[in-house]
Amino acid sequence: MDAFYASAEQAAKPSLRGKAVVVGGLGPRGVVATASYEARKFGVHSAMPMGQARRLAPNAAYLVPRFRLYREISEQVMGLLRELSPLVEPLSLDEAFVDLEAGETAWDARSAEAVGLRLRADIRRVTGLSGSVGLAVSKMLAKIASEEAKPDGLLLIPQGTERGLLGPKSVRILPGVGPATGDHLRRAGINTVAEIAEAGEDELVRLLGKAHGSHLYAMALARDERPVVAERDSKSVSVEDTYDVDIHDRVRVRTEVQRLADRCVERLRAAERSGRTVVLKVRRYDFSTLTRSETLRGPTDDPAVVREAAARLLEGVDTTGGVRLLGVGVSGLADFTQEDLFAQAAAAASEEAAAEAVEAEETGAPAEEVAEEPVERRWMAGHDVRHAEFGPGWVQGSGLGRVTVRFETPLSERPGRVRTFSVDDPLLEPADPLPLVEGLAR
DNA sequence: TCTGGGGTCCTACCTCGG
DNA sequence: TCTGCCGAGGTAGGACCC
Repeated sequence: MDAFYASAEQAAKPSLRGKAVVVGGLGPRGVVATASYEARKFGVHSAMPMGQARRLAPNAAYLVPRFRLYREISEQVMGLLRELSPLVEPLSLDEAFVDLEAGETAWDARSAEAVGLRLRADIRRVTGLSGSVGLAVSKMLAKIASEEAKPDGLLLIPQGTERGLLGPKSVRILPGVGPATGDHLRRAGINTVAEIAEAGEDELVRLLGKAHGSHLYAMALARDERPVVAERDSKSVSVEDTYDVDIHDRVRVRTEVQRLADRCVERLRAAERSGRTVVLKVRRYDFSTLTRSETLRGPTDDPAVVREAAARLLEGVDTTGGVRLLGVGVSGLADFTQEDLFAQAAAAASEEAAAEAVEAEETGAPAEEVAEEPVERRWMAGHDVRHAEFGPGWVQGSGLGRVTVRFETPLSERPGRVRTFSVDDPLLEPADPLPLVEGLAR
């Protein structure tokens, strides 16, 4: 999908179509998740600090991500892909590999191109959004083709032309070559894919290590035999929070770690998994990041066990000077728990914890908000609302006790009117996202 | 300018047991 | 009994991806 989050927001909000839209964290330490192509013209791109984006594109619309909406659209698109083949490998919400041969929907370049064209039309019909298609004989090449096809295009790399096409391009075009590897190669005088091939496998392994070196050399020769894998079990579950202001108080740090451990276990349980290794992540005031981990005797999904392990790990970490980020994760995932293997000794305790998790889930609020009294309703930029008198709209901004709403829906033909309310206006309520396309209920 | 969140994979180093 | 080798598993950190 092209500039996925930003495109979804433009489809949902007619007044933003054709405008610069930036989706990401809006706090003082937020970064850009996705920028619309209009915003990219100003130099805004993913992973850029929000402050910098605002300086480059002060008139853009800045919105927080709405993952529920994106997940729904993603499911629609993945459904279309599964009609083409049983072998669909999602990479993220907006990207997937499809083995067309396995689905017997394409057998040569011509049939593949026809499938690609039809798919793009179907995606537009069902979601109202544009997607790009890359067609090639391997995953690596298909990915490169789809990147080159963006936005709103289709590119087929004919068999036999791969090396000629890749050769003159920058090493950065190869998946797995980021800033660090790119720099490393540049210092060794290697700037293009052809130069990787010329350098030879031994030199690549010497520069980058066995696995990375061999893999990169193979890719430079356009060799990639990796199959499309439909079902892939996740290997870890983690949650982390970056704080607007560094935390110095050790007691508060402990509390936050406990909170994160609970949230992590909630996610673990929702996935019906358990885990054996608990990982604590701490990013300090100077951005130095360290992790500490502890492997238990068996997998667990008991919040108390994960909380205690995380607390033990924290005791070994110096947080004087302040922390900007804390995280808790669990890896070594399994489908059963250590507790299952023994008698029901801890049954009462874990049932209680499960009840708590369900309660938190039912309120739809993060754990931290469950425990506290509601103070003031928060209106997040970009979120859908409904006003008893004016109908459906979305939050354009809020602050100083006021919230500004634009009243329009995905199907509005013209940008809607803007009105401002008090943040505690009883006629204003949060609302679910509306369908982006007419007649297609989600 | 000042750097998110949720993942995966790889490497280096250490310890332990055979 | 001591020493070295080797593999497995644990731990920490780094790079990368979307």
